[in-house]
Amino acid sequence: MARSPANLSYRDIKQVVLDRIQTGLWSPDSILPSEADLAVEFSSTRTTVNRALRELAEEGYLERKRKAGTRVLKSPIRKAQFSIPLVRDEITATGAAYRYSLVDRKVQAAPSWLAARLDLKRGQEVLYLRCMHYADNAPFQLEVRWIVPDVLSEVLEESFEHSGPNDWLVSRVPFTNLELSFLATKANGEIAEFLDAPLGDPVFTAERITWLQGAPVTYAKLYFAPGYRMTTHL
Amino acid sequence: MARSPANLSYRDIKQVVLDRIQTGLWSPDSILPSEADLAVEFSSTRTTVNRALRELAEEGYLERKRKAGTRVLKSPIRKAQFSIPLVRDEITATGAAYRYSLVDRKVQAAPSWLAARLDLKRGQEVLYLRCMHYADNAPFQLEVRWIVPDVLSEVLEESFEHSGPNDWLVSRVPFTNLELSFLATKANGEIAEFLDAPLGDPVFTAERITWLQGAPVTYAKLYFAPGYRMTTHL
DNA sequence: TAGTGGTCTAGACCACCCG
DNA sequence: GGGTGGTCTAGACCACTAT
Repeated sequence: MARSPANLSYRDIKQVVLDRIQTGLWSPDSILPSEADLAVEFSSTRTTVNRALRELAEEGYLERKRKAGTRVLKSPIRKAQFSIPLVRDEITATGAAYRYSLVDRKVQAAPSWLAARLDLKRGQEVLYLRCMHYADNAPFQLEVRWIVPDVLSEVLEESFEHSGPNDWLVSRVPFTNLELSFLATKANGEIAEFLDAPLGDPVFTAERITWLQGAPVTYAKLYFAPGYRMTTHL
Repeated sequence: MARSPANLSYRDIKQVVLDRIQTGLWSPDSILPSEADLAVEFSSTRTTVNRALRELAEEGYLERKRKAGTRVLKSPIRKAQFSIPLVRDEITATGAAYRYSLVDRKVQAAPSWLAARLDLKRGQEVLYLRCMHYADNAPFQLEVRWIVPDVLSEVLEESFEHSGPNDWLVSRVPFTNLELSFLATKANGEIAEFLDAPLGDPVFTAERITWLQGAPVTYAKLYFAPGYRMTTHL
């Protein structure tokens, strides 16, 4: 049999369903026809309809329950996705030249606040690093990072003179768990100097903690130069 | 035939594959066996293996290309997902009592910066709102919002005395497009007063623009009380 | 051009849970 | 209890692209 041109893919079905939601034909809180019915309407199979509806549910448009059926959500629980790119990529993506510089590097006992935060043993040795990332030679980000060498003893042999710990880590550590926060902090003397920002000015800051199978790997604080915004479209 | 306990679901397969990645058995940049081979190994079908790998790819662990095969990504492009909850939900979720208060409400010609940003006609009338959200009577968020009544003429009849525009909007407008930014701003006099923050202190700020099928619907700026952080786990 | 993933079909059994 | 979604199977054709 010739493939009729009306043969709908799961993408097509997604689009049709989305249109019906967005034009209000299927209004918030209403129940969609069952997969079986839709399969008939679209001359498709339940498997294909299922994939379309499942993805729309993942994207936050629908809620699905056995027996109860598929319901249009009132407020799409749309999820903002931030890709957490490597600084280098973030900079070169804008066409600017990326430059890295190591500021500080030492092995020290974990400060007590860090030990508490990461659940480290008292006196646990950690690698402390400060680095600067520049975009076209303008300050872009100050990175302050502690690395726990427990799982990663090789890290102590890295100088990080010429490339940042981020690059090194991501290609080596398949982290299993991540906590990421965004906040606004006040530029203290050092931060202000490194970022070339007025003292006391607001600085957009990211805090990142990474674990590998339950064991803390690294804690990083990223201070962005004035004017930075983290943006997403969806 | 009895279901053998070794019968693997796509979830099981995901977990096994993830383990092999995280233990380094399949290291970054390496190529996985083909779906067909894996189906044999797991005594499953290609369809099921496909779903497992497809989801791992969506989650940022793998990259898949026809003919090239499935490759383990060096740096998991893990996506941070922020759910953009309604303020009310965010507050009540902590167990605190939510209180809303309308500060300002007027219809005005769109300020020129807003007109430019949203691509409005010159002199286009918009609804301007300022509201406060409190958690246990402590300032939580100052919301400054403009709504374009083009698509939503009913909005002009809403007083927003007792509930915020956010609630009203989400249950009415199936927005098609959203731009969300996070930044750090400096508390000016008004913001400082409303949020009970020291003048000049950093304020974590979200900016949100929403469109409905290409037409701008609303622009909002959300100023959070000092100490706020936006956190995600993955 | 051959191998790999992308997708669809047709059918089946099952788990859940609303009425 | 029965309807709905969740998932698996077995097989097929197709689209892309590395080599």
